[in-house]
Amino acid sequence: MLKTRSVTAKSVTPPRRGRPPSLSPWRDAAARDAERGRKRAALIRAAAQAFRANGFHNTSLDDVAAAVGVTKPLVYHYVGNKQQLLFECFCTGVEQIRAAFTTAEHSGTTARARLVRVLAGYAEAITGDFGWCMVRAEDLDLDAALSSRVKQLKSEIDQGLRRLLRAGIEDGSIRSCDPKMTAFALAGALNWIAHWHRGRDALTPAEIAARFIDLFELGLAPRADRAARR
Amino acid sequence: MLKTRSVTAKSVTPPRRGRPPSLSPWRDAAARDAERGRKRAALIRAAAQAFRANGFHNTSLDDVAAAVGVTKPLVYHYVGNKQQLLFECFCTGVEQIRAAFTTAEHSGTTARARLVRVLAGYAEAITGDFGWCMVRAEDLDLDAALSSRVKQLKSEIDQGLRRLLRAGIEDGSIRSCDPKMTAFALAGALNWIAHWHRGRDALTPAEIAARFIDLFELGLAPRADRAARR
DNA sequence: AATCTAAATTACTCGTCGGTAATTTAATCA
DNA sequence: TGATTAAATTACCGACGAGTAATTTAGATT
Repeated sequence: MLKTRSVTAKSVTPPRRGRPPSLSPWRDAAARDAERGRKRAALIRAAAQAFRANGFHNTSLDDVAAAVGVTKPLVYHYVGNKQQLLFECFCTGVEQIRAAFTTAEHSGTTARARLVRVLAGYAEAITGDFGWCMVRAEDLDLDAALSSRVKQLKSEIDQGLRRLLRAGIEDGSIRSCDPKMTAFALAGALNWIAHWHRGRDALTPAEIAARFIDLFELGLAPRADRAARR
Repeated sequence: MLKTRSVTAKSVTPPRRGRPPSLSPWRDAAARDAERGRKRAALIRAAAQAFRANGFHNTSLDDVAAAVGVTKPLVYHYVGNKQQLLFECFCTGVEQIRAAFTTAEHSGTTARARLVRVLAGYAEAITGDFGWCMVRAEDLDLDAALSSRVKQLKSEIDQGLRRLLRAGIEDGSIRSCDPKMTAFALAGALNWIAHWHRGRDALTPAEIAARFIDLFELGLAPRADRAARR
């Protein structure tokens, strides 16, 4: 176990052997900080993987620590407690989705085109390491403070979707619909990916996103039907 | 607590006071069995509500027992253990969805119309007491035997959706699409309702279903666009 | 009335796991 | 080199909760 530990720690921390011993104390401190950040990130990622594999409550902090070859108290040294750990996983996932929003919003086409881009990025994020935590992080498992922050972050994403839908209705690229329910349906379909997608699936995230987008854009009804109905 | 218990127990068990003491021993035995079934069902429903309110792992069996005004060992008397309890909740929910399938399948219209009916029933089931358990019952929280039964039941529902989709493509009522991914998207959107729907929402389950179905049938793209694209 | 069975309770065990205090090892700095 | 701080460990506590054994209450059977 001890051996495993040191090995894993090294793999996380490349030795950077050939460098001058201390170029400047400042740069050294910065490097140490970065190192710390990297270890922390590795811990959070390992937690996310364990949570997805076994569920939050079936994963002990000993498990998480062991996954990176370390002991439990160190987890507390890098992250406050188990709730915090889950919260960090959640945030990391959310960050990816927010990134999808910001990149998509600056691609100045129609609102529907922007929405499609967001959905693709969303799907990509969900299939990543933090997708499961993002979807399943329950207010129920967090105390009041963290729970409300989670709710707020979720709400921001929801509002982002609704805003795009409204914009699309405005600019004519999206058919008139109830933005709230539509956003729920979109988010639900995408979030659900976290439940069934496992590592090596037949389709890549991009392919999955493409099928979903096809459904959401064109619907199930064939053309003829659609014309006849409205 | 004791007082609460007997009161609640009575409310579950109407006294049926004015009946002849023992019409036939057989009928009596049957009545007792029915009684037992009713109590068991009440326990399972209470568990489902508690699980939805606080999550499976944050709900102790003492909580569940207290919710019906009873003590923990009685839970073991009616249901094997905690896993079994979750499993029963799951099954009760699944049963509602299967019912939606069977009633819809015998309404001999187009496959798309049948699918729409299934989706409506599905939504109704999800918003019910057992919706949350059905969606969140994790293989992770169940041992091998129950886990595989859960997977099988889920798979049956999935296959049912795919079959309807294929039938619709066949009879021309549904546009050509990937049945697997489409079924995942539909199920995901519907399952997700369990995450945000809380008791008194603005919309009734039927209304929610209607909006979802509208989206799934017609898609987001306006007519003009659609014609231009294909 | 006596007996037998089911329903329900009290009081307990025992494992697990989140969290912490005390200590050691390694790195940084003056 | 000696002192200071961060990184990491060992060894522990306390609580909670699933599950059980032993016991009591009540209902049905004869």
